[in-house]
Amino acid sequence: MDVRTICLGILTRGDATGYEIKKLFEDDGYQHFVEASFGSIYPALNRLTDEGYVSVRSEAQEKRPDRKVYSITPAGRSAFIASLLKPLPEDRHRSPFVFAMLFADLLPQSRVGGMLDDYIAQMQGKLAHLNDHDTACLSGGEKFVAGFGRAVYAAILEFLTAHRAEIEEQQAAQAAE
Amino acid sequence: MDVRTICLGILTRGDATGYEIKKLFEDDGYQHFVEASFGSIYPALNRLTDEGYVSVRSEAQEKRPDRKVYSITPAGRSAFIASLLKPLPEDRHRSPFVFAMLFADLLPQSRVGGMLDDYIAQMQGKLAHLNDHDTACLSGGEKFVAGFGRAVYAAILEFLTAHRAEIEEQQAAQAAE
DNA sequence: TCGATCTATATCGAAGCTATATAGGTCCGG
DNA sequence: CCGGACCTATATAGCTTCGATATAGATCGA
Repeated sequence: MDVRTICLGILTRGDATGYEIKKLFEDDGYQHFVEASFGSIYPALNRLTDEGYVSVRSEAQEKRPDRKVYSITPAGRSAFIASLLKPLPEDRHRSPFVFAMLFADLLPQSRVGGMLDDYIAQMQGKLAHLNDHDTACLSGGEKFVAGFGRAVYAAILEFLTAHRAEIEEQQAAQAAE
Repeated sequence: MDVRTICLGILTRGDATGYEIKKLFEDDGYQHFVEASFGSIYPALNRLTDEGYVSVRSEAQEKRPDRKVYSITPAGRSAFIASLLKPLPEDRHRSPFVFAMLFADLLPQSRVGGMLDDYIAQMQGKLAHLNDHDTACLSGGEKFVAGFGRAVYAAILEFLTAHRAEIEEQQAAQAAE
């Protein structure tokens, strides 16, 4: 699931500029579980153009760089669907927080507490953001994905509030040894 | 949280070769939520050696490449702890499955069902793997992380079994339009 | 006994991310 | 009403990381 494929998918829902594609990851239905940086989106769009999977039109703007609006072509749409018919790559969840918890015994107790606080706040923020969005206007797939996200964040919050004491106490005990 | 930091962390728990570090991600307590490839581990260990954060000893083996066993130095231990005291990078969860679900309406119903089946099987496998491991022999941090993993996988499985019908039906309805 | 899988290191090319450059616009607070 | 922060918008250089591949003998099951 490379950045080119992700861009193609987003363009099946409508034309967009590189900038708009990036924003979609942050703001709307595509958030969580997919992401890409400008440094990969712009080259991806150029290459998709060369390959004939998308077309571009430049909209001149006064005193600003031209908006380059990308549209998916029929070939691009076919290629995207074909890529969804192949076996999907596995999920990758990389969590510095979880890794750090493995080393709680090396850290001052206050730092472990701080990490937990920060992470919990982060998860609450993501959950709130998902709930903010109007579920009424979402497509079937988007509703499903939003529900998936809610389930994951809620489970994490529940686990952390139920079990944070264990690691904080354990950690205090180990540090005292 | 780059590969160098991850390697340092693992070496705080004991000496290891590059190969063994990689195995730890697959088999044991470090699994899920962290990972690195050989292509990044070996260069990381070389650079850590140059920087004085780890030391190496070569154990000659008959008719095999030498085992290069890495040990963390006091400087390495300090650097690792310092990196845990700085703000942690955010989690990154990239899920081709979740992305694909956003486009269920473009796919044949059988494919959507197949994706769900595959993903559910994958999550069950990860959950089973976590439960296989003897929780008795784990450190406090490892127990906490294993519990975290179980909570996440269980929530995903629960959500998918409860809601898969929605997206499969919705998808069938849209395809029929 | 033959192929598959495991131990073990290593590198190359491709992919992706971070930080930065550019450049004007908007919006809010002081 | 001015300044700073943030937004739109594209783009690239450099570093990091990944995936695939090379090497090579050991072990183990069919």
